[in-house]
Formats: sequence, structure tokens, C-alpha cells
Amino acid sequence: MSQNASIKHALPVLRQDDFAQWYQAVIAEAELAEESGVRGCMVIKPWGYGIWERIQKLMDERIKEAGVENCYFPLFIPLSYFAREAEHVEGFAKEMAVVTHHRLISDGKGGLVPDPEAKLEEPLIVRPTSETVIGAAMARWIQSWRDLPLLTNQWANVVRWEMRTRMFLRTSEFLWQEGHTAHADEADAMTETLRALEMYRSFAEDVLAMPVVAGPKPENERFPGAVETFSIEAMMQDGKALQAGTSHYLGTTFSEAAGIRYQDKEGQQTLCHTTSWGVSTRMIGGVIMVHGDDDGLRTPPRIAPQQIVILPMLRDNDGDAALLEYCAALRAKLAALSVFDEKVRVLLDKRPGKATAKRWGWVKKGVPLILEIGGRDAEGGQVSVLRRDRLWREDGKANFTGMAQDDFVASAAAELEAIQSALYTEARVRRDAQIERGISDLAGLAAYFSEDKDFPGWVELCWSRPTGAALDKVVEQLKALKLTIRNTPMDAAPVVGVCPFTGELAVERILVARAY
RNA sequence: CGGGGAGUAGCGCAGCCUGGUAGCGCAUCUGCUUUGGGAGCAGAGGGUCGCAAGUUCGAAUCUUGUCUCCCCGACCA
Repeated sequence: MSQNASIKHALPVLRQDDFAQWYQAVIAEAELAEESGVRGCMVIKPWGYGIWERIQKLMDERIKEAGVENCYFPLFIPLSYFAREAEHVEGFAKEMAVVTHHRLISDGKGGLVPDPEAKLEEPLIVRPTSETVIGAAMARWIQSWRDLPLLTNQWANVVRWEMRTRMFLRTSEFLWQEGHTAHADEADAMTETLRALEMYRSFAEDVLAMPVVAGPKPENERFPGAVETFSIEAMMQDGKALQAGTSHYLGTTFSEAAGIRYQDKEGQQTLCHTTSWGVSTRMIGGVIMVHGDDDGLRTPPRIAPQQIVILPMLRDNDGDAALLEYCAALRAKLAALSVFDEKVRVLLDKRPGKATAKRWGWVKKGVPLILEIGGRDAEGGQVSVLRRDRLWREDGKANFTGMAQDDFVASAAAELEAIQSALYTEARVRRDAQIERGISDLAGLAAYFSEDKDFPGWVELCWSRPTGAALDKVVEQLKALKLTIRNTPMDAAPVVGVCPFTGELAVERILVARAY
């Protein structure tokens, strides 16, 4: 986040001055989303929804490649479904939206109130997640070992009545996909749980250019009803962790609650082992905080709704027609190219207005490549190229490069690949530099996070994996430092030494961090 | 849900203390001049001051309630 005083940045707030305000400025200035007037709910605007559609498309392909089929289940879930699983209902009870009536009547004062005559026999819950309703369906669909594994997914909205909301990161309503699968035994279910986790890890890194650490969560961070919860954790530019996706092995918890059984080859009635896994619009919040800069979002090419925007420098004179013709021909050439196994997405922005003014709108949205084309470019067969990830020159001017149109067309696909790669590398280098592995006691941990450092990163340390009351004590100690255990990295270095919390021999490595 | 702050034109704000039918900047529109890089000048349009009650001859301004947003905390697959 080095600064050049001569640069006039596009955002009103810089990252280093106020990260929370900067985050909201990106969302507003890049026109990703806006407030709706309904508590905790946002309107997702075209550029933000376009990014979500890209995520949906590429994730959906991966889900289907794994043999998982899409379904759709009801938004409303009978209250009694939740009551079947004590831990699950307890986990969500405090944040459930409840429908109690099905009709309104006039209150006699010009307003409307729920009709007392139209009270529902049984309240309906607006789904916070769908294990219960999908479990009920699985119980109907599964009879025989031949019906397994049952692999389903749905793209849907869910509602969780959160106390404190933040755009994309924690909204009352959010969009996600939730995979739900049922298997004959634990081994098969665990394989699926880990397959989904690896799908998320590679998606985050390859598609979102967002490096993540995958691994199991400690027992206090498990999904209500899960036997084991795995997550991918990403580091934001302020050093905080963001849980960007989760995959749960649910054991027979929901099978017992919903009666998901099959007759095995020996003729025995056997409980299924189930899994669930999901990623949400929260991923967009992660992309913002990993790739955003003081000029707005830098959208990774693979999820950019437009990868190249052409800005003709219209002059409201006779030369405009020829200029537009040149730009349209250029657009056609670029649109015929492929990158990342898809057609290049290129927009010719013909809206009235000065190109220089429109440019900053696209810079803030993070379009990977911006082309500004003037009359002289058109006459000379040239283009003027701005790479979003290398926006500024040393002198504080926008870093345009002039080149022959043919050369640009020939290199455009490779350039988009290079931007995708550069964003990943930048994030990876930054994250790796901010994981501290040299701390082995509580005092060191406290010192690391109390240092007068604006954005401390993560600490990876060895511990003895306490459980129950011993774990609760550790959680309390960490809470005093505003820290949480993120997960146990799966590719961690060998374990050494003793646990800083219990003094016992360490058995695994954990990541400790401040988190969103 | 607790503590703090805020809602006035599309956006950002002043006015409120000391009630008298609303103002600035940016943006928008019009005109002129500029323009190979986030233009200048002049003029114009746009607001039941979040919503609802109350006090008052009169409320953006005072009182109460309520909704929404931001920050801190608690909570959070």
C-alpha cells in the first residue's frame, strides 16, 4: 500500500486510513451493491450481480463435473423440522425469520396488520440453511444401497437474522449454493466432504485469484449438528481472516433426525452418512478485500463481467463515425478470441460523455483492460491500453501503453491470463509474508497482536488440540486478544514443541487470527 | 441486543443550540469556449428536511416514538 503523493486516487478513502470505510467506498464507487432500506439486506447492482453470475457459472460447472445434480427446495421450512435436531435448532434459533400469518387486514387507520384469523397452524421458518428440508426429501428418495450416493445441490437465497451486518460479508439475506449429499458409510461421506473442500480451494485460488488455507475447524467452530467442519480461510489486506467456504461431514446426525435409511446388501436398514457444503456472496466481499486498491476493485479476469472495455474518445463531430467504426471492428476481433476456455468478454462503451470521465468508472469497477481509442489511434491502427493492475506511472499519471491494434489483439488473451496470475501472486506473496510461525507462547501471541502494527496477519502455532472445557478456556484466552482459531492447515509443517495453552505436547498446527 | 454517531436534492454536507414556508459543493441539463487525457465560464432544473405523533399562530429546528445506516462490543455455518 505504498503511496505516491502526486497520484489522485479514485476513491475518497484510502485503505491505510480506514479499512472499513474503504471497503464500503469500493462497494459504492464500483456500483456493486447498495442499501435497500430493509435491515441487513442489500440491492446487488449489475456489476456486483454480474460477478456473482460468473462465480455461479464456474462453480456450477465444477459441481456438475462431480456428478452432483441441481434441485430446488422450498424457501419455507416447517418449524417442527428444526425441532428434530436439538443442536441444529439451538445453533440457528436466535437468527431465524418466522412466518406466522398468511393474510393482512386493514387496521382501520389506513394501515395493514396480520389478520388474527389467518394465523398459521404451524409457523414457517424462512430457511437459514436446508439440511432439515432436504433431509426429509432424502428420507423419501433413498430406499436401497442402489440409491447411494445421492448428490444434490441447490442455488438459493437464505436468511439469517444477524445482529450486525456488513455488505456481502454478513447480510441478513444472502445468495449461495448448498450441496447436500447422502452416502452409505463414513468413508464415502468423508471423501465427498473433502472433495467439496478441494473444489472450493482450487476455485478460490484459480478463479478468484484468492489464496486460501484449507483445513478442519476446531470443535467449537463446527456447524450445528456437524461431526467435522472444514473451511477455506483467506487473508484480507488488513490481515483479518475470512471464512470463504465450508464443507461439513454430518455423520448420521440428520439421518437420525429425518430417518434417512437404506437397505444394505445384507438386507439391513442402515443410517446414511450425509454432508453439506456451501459458498456464498460473501466470496465477493473476499475478492474486494483481497484485490481492491485505492482506486476501487481490481476484478480478476475470470470473474469480470467485462474483461476489456473500449472507450472511444468521441468529439461530437464528423470524425466520430469513423472512430466508432474502428472501435466496432476492434470489438469484433477481441470478442472472437478465447481465454480461460471461454469467449473474451468485451464491451464497446458508446455512451455519450467524455472518455476520460467514463474511464474512472471502469477503473473503479476493476475492468482488467481498458482501451481508450482516439481519432489518431483509429487513423494509425493503434490502441492505447490501460492495465487495471498496473494503473499508475511513477509520475502519477495513468499508465497507458500505445501499441499497434494487431499486436494488442494477438496478445490480449495472454494479457488477461497474466493479470489473473499477477493478482494471485500479489495476494499470495502478501499473505505468506504475514503468517507468523515463530511464536510459541501466549506472551508472544499477545505481543504480536498488540504491536502497534496497523494490520497484523495470522499466527500459525502448535497446540495440543484440547477439547471440552479445556478448549473453552483456550477460546476465552484468545477472545481476550480478539482472536479466533481459524482452522488446522492441511499442508502444515511438522509439529514441534509444547502447546502454549495447555503445556502438553503439541499434536497439530492451527491458524490464529482476527476474523470477519 | 448494549454503548456511541448519523439520516436535509442523485452523492457529500451546512442550517438545528437561540422555531418564521431551505442553502453550498459535486453530479445533471442548456449555451459558449476548450480538450491526446479525471476541462473552464455562464445560466437552469431538482428537496412534503427518514417516517409518525405531539407542543406551537407557525417545526428541518423543540418533545416522544419508530425505521434505516455507520463505529465499538456481544452474537455469528
